[in-house]
Amino acid sequence: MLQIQFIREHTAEVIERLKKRNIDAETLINKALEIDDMRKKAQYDCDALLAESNQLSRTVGELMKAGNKAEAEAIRSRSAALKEDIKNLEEKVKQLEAELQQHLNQIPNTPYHMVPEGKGADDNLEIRKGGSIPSLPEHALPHWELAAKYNLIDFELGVKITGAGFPVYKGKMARLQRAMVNFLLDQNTKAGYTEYVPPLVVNEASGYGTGQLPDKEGQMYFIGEDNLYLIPTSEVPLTNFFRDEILKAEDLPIKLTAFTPCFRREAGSYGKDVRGLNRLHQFDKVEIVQIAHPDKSYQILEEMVAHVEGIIQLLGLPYRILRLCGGDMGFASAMTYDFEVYSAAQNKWLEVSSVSNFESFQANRMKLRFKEGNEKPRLAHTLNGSSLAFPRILAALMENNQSEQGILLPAILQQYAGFEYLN
RNA sequence: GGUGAGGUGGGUGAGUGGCUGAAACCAGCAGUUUGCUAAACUGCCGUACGGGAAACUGUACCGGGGGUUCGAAUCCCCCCCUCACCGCCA
Repeated sequence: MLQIQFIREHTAEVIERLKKRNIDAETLINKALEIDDMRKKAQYDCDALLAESNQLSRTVGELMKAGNKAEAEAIRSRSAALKEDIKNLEEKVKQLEAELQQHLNQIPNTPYHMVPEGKGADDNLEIRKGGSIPSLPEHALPHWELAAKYNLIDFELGVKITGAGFPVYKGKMARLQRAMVNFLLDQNTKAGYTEYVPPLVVNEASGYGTGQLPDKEGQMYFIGEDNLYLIPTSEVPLTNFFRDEILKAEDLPIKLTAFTPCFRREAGSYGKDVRGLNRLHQFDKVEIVQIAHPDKSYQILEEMVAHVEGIIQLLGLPYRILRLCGGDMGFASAMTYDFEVYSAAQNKWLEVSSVSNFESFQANRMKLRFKEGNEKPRLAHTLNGSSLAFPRILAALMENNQSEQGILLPAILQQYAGFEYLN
């Protein structure tokens, strides 16, 4: 959520930045300011009445103590008469505050100046490419056929016990994933991230803090009985560690990493996009999160991108890095880089990581602040990225590295897995 | 799930109707003293939303919501959470 105070002080800039999202920013922002003006007016009136009431009450106390009962009675009834007006005004203030909040919840984050203009995925800006796309033989198989051929993944079994989008990994594939967890967490720990094992379900306040709630309820599995949500990414618990906290400036940046399964309902997905491992309801992911000083967050974003890139290079996969355009960015992000790896048998790029700077958008929702010496608390910046999401990495590895003997693992994963080929 | 105790500022912890936005101590900040370190002393030190050029000032907040009262951290009701013991259980 954007800060109303910031909107008020930088109206033109906010509108200009929001235009990249191809929305009617002017109307949205002016409406917010309009509601806020009414809110301020109502609060001012309300405060004045409350001040008067407080003053009268104090007088009553003094008169009572002095034994001047008659006068105390008179003032008491005057004070009582104020009550109705106060109640009405308080209600009005509350209502306007709620209205403002609701309106602000609809305004997405302001894109950073480096974010390219554009409407959709075709307008994303390719920053760089790496690795080389293998030329596969004629009979090369897509990963779901390789999975069947080598008995690595049982999609039907998942359907039987749960439903579509919940694959069962078997044998060497299961062991490979265990190896991936260790490999990825080791990489992150080496880069200074502290490892955590967070809860896989979160409460409503956490869902709101990182921006999944309200409006995106439909994306998360919800346990109604206990009012809890299955996490769609460990970004949610990790970032919410710091909800309602005031950190010390010298403690920044805070760097965290975690491996967790992720749960997504993916309502509305269909067709070849969901084939095999391309899109699942449950998948594993290692995440990195940073809580940063506002002056450093963009430098940190680049560092995170370089870190993820290094990991993909270790895996030897052909990749490209895209800077998302305004029309393709998530609601809460100010700038996002997507990493895609090329899956050579499907002939398509698969998104395996998304690294974003949310600036103070999430921090404002969760009141995540920091303090520098005796200065007033300021909102921190939050960033996160996948390093990495497993299924599409596996899909690309399988397709790109297929051979007569089976699927050859990259050297680094051989060390962790203890075998050379998936076969 | 049952019973009991409790939730106060960064921390510990006083406070049972007006003199309390909140004692005291610790931590933190600024200064004095000091050869250095340490110690001592003095002052400052919650958050949010308003008004004001500023000095300053209004209001709200003692887990959350509602109520009683001229007046609530303090009394009443509901909810949430924590702790202890019991029960159940990987």
